[in-house]
Amino acid sequence: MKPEEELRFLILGAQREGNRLLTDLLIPLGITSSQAEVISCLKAGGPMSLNALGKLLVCETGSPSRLVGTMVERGLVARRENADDRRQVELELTKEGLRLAVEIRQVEARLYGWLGQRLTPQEITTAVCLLRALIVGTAAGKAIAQRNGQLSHLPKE
Amino acid sequence: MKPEEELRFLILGAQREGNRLLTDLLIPLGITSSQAEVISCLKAGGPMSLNALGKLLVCETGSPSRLVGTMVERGLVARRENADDRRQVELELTKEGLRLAVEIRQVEARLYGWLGQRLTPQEITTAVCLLRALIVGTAAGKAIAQRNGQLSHLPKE
DNA sequence: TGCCATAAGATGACATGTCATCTTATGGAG
DNA sequence: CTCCATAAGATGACATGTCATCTTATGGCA
Repeated sequence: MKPEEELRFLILGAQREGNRLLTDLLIPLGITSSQAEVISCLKAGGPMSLNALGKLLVCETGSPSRLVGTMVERGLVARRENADDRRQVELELTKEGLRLAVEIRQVEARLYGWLGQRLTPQEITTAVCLLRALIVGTAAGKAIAQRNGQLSHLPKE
Repeated sequence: MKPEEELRFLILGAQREGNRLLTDLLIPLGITSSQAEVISCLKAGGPMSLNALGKLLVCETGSPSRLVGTMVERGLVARRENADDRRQVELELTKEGLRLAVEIRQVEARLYGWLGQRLTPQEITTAVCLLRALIVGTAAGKAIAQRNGQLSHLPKE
């Protein structure tokens, strides 16, 4: 198998295995991994429009209408009209959503522990550099870069 | 952002971006990336049961019944009873499936070219080693290992 | 002021990953 | 030989990624 081919499948496999693990860890919370990502984004970035959320999610292309829709149904997110621009909706975590945000942090810590058992800190750094080079300039790359900088100079859109 | 967290999102992002690219490249062929993977597996490993195919696909957990089902509907794969064990179905590429297998090879070459533009051969090797360490022992890891060895000592199940 | 290109979302359609459940076939224990 | 645990698939249910399309709201331009 060509190295490029193996890398392609390893990336697919790593994503799948990681997601399965995360899914399992989230079962007690009753949410999916995608829902957890939405909650984390809203927790970190505060209320924002669906459009802005979509740019933070590594999933997107197309707005996450339906994903957010099921979360509104379940009382995790509140959807409210933006008075300044009635095309937009403002999304905000409910109390239940905020509560889950705390538990999600703990689940993520366990996921990172799993990662840390398999790779040394040095190896993780190396892998980060390589994968950054791989997706630099793409939508996913921008989403991650934006989330990286988010702590310092809060959401821009 | 913690390095582990960034790595997690980079893996997700790399998978998504790569899949989007592959999806685009496959549009002229009228198939999805999952369908292309099935065709590649059947081309490389010859006729096999649904169960065996599932172990080669990096996607699995649960047999790819439905995925293969749509491919049978479209005349890409033939499904036929196994006389020795009537629980099993034997899957085989149709002529159309075989024709597509050739085109898929070319599409994959373009995908690997994309990869090669972003990472040097040395970097690809490094990334392969790191990701291998990450998923060793998992179902996905085994699927990839089996596909790697497939060329030398053909399918075992 | 009125019209239109464009943006933000919602929604329907399709394929698939994942899980639970159901059917049928096998193969071994008794 | 009979019964049952187990294996292989099929299928229904649910959530989501992705695309196309539709509605509504904005904002700029004639």
